[in-house]
Amino acid sequence: MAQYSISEAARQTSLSCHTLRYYESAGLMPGVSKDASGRRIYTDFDLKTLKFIKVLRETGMSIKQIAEYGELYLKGKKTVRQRKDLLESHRQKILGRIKEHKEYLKIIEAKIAVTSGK
Amino acid sequence: MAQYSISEAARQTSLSCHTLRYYESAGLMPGVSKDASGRRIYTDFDLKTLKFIKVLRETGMSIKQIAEYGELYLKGKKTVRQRKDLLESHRQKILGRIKEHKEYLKIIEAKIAVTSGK
DNA sequence: GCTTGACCTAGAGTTCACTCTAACTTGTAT
DNA sequence: ATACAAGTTAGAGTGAACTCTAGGTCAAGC
Repeated sequence: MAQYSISEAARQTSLSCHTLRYYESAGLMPGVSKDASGRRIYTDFDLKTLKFIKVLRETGMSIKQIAEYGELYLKGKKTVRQRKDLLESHRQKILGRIKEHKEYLKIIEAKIAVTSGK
Repeated sequence: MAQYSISEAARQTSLSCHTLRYYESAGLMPGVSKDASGRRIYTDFDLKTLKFIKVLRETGMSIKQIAEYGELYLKGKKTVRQRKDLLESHRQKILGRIKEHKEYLKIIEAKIAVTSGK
């Protein structure tokens, strides 16, 4: 199983080293291991997790909520239902936001039309 | 032409009085007039403007950019082109964001599917 | 004439999500 | 041995967009 330094993980996720440490301190990445001299070691699984965290962030989930999701994950199988519900409700939010944005688009397009016409 | 107090304007736009004053101080609403004793008077046009500002905000345009748009507006007809371009580029951003969000949705839906299966 | 409520300004405080700094340690190259 | 690059921590700083506070004004009702 491949291992990556923090800067390599940063490169592969397009996050900064600062942000990776911040995410860890905020409880988003509870399971990152360290080598003998205290340096972080990222696994392929960690990178996948980070990429998923990025998706959640870019769709507007807060750090706090992602941390809650992480905690549920650590509690194991018995939280599967809760995690699924959490993702499902986030999915609904995204769907709602897409719908909203399509409506806003129409308003902006109408304004563009009026503006051109002037 | 109807006139509205700040609290009435707040009610109609679902913004707070604080936010209305803040928007004004940030240069988003350069033309709000005041009565003899210094109180703000909002016109129907002002309310329309505020509602459009809300659309821009909720689609992620920054306060700074909206202020720029407002300044262009104050400069009159000669800035029509610039304003149209600004809105058009914002439109492109929204379209991009909708597209992105649809991709993220797929990733989240895949995760939901895996989570259920466990 | 005095209280009440809605308004005013200037400026301080809050929250979020980073982002950076300072001071220190460690492993590798010369 | 020594310099250097890359890592570590704790904690401070940043920028955006509000949100609130303090202290004051003003018109209307009792």
